[in-house]
Amino acid sequence: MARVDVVEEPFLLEAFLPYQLSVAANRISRLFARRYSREFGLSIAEWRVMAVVGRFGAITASVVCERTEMDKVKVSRAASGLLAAGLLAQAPDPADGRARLLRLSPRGQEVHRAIVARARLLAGELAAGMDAVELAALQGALARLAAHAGVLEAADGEGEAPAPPEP
Amino acid sequence: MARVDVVEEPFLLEAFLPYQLSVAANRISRLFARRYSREFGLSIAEWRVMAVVGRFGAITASVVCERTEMDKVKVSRAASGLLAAGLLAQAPDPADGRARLLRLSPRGQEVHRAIVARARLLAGELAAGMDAVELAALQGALARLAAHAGVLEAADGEGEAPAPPEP
DNA sequence: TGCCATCCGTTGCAATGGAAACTATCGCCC
DNA sequence: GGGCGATAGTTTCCATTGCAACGGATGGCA
Repeated sequence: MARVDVVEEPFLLEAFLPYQLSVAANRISRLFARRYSREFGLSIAEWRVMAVVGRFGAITASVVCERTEMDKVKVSRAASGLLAAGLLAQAPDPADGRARLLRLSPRGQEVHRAIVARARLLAGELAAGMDAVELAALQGALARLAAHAGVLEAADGEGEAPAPPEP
Repeated sequence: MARVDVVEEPFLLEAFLPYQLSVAANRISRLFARRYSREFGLSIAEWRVMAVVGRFGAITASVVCERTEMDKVKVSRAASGLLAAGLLAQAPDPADGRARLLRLSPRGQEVHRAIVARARLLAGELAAGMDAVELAALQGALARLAAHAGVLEAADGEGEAPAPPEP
């Protein structure tokens, strides 16, 4: 009789989801970074801060962190760049002396409008050749993946510090 | 009569495809990097090199670049790390004096098997809660996005040097 | 009230990543 | 067959990134 094939099939890197995701995200990110840097002189981090400040009005850096999924250091640096460029203004937070409220300056508002328009255009370009259903499915899948990865990551990190000794 | 709403709806960062993609990819990449670093002491770049060398046998660094979508500097560093760790071996390429052929060392082969098994497990974990159809749709969409972004990027870069003057 | 754990945001530092320069080799065309 | 542009891979340099430590401020609780 023929030998049953115990031969495992080769591992295809290009069919491995984390790899595919990384390649797609990197390419799009690069494309995106190039355009925004060329047209507005903004980095992606700065761009994201503009987007959430434009949407939520006066908010603190820590809220920006939550809404952009960025680290506080990154937000801090992006904000100081935008302040220097005159696109943001900051004011002390009456409710908390440690915090500062960020908002768009008048020029920032103009730039924000342009930025959003450009983003919509880019999103359209990317989605070209995808119908609405497919796009929604993709976005849903990405959201679930991100959430799932978040859970796995948290579960992973948990066991790392094996019960710190009582002080 | 009621004012027609010219009010454009706010820009939702969390519904913007490049952002979603970036968040999902970053989380998964971090998760992945942590596990491989902990279990095998490998970076993602090293991991990718192991994967393609394991699959294709003796290949040159430049081919590894193509198959991993990584820059040659990154491949060079990953390869030297793996050589130092004794997971790869290199031999001069008889067909080209500049190139070196990379292949797995005996220990590299063992590690490769473990790595692949682990990757399959992780892929399964990530895909949990997604049926085969959905997964295939996601992968297809990612592939098309990556390809599309590649085209846009190339088209973008093109116009940058506006026809260099003849020398 | 006075103290302490906690939190906001910035800064310093080490690791990472990519662009460009460099060395060695190739292959082609004259 | 000799020279020259192109290619393989490494090294060098600088920008970006993230972690950890910090100074300033808060709020709850004794």
